[in-house]
Amino acid sequence: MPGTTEPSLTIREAAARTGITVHTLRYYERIGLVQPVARARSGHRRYGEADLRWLELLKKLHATDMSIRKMLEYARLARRGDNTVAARRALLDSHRLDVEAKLEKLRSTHALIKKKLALYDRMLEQERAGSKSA
Amino acid sequence: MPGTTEPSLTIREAAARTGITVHTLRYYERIGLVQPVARARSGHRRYGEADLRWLELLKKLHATDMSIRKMLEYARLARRGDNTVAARRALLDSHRLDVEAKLEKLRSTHALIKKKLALYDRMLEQERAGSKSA
DNA sequence: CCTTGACTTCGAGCGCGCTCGAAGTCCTAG
DNA sequence: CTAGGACTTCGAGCGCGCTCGAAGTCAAGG
Repeated sequence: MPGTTEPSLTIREAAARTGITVHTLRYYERIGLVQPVARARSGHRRYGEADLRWLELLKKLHATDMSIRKMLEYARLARRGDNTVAARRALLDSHRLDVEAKLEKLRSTHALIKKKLALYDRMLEQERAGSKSA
Repeated sequence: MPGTTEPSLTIREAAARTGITVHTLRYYERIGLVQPVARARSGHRRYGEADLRWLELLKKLHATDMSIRKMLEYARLARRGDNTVAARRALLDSHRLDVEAKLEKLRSTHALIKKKLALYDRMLEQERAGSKSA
């Protein structure tokens, strides 16, 4: 298999490469977000390329503020294979709507903050003017 | 005092007007986000106009995703009076930076999701093409 | 053989922002 | 006088997403 390697990275190394802590890597496996990782004879985890790719995907989904619950659903579909592509697309699309709603809210939030800041600036300006004339 | 009324609203009424639950109103008072509200002789809370205005402000800050911790700080400054305007402005401005960072992250997130969706669409297109030729 | 240290599992704890339940008080209506 | 209902306090619980600690196992080095 070209482009594939035996699972060989320790959990520390996988953590270093993905930027996910070892605690969180175990946690993700525990809750089923990651399929059981290969083990050395010692019982220690060994991460391979496929694991890293999956973790990178999770990182991206997580970076989009997708909840663990949704990621679990996504993982479940991904494991069930290619005939779930439409379902995965639907999941992602519903997530897109969530993100767009958040964006909209955050934008109005931002406008509100800027308005309030301008208000403060006017108050401070008046203070300065007051102290000058006093 | 024009524009001012005796505190007269029950906690239920205050909740109805602000859209904050009675549980949360008591919680906010408990943690010091709201100053102790006036009481009827029965010991029941009575909310006045000033309370409602403060709650509306809190709602706005909260709507901007400001943490309770920061809102507490803000409340502390507000209670200390007008010579804290600059400090409040600074607090709000630091919050603005937080919000802008979130916005930026969410925007790139959104772009990422759209890219992934497009990828799924191409996969589904191929699937359709495959089944047509099969 | 013994120590070191990286790993293992399991369950508990944490920080946030509520949310709820129990038990008690007070007012009003019948 | 009694029942109902709206309120009170206090402390516990919850859902999320980790984060940590304890106790045990295993491989390598001195």
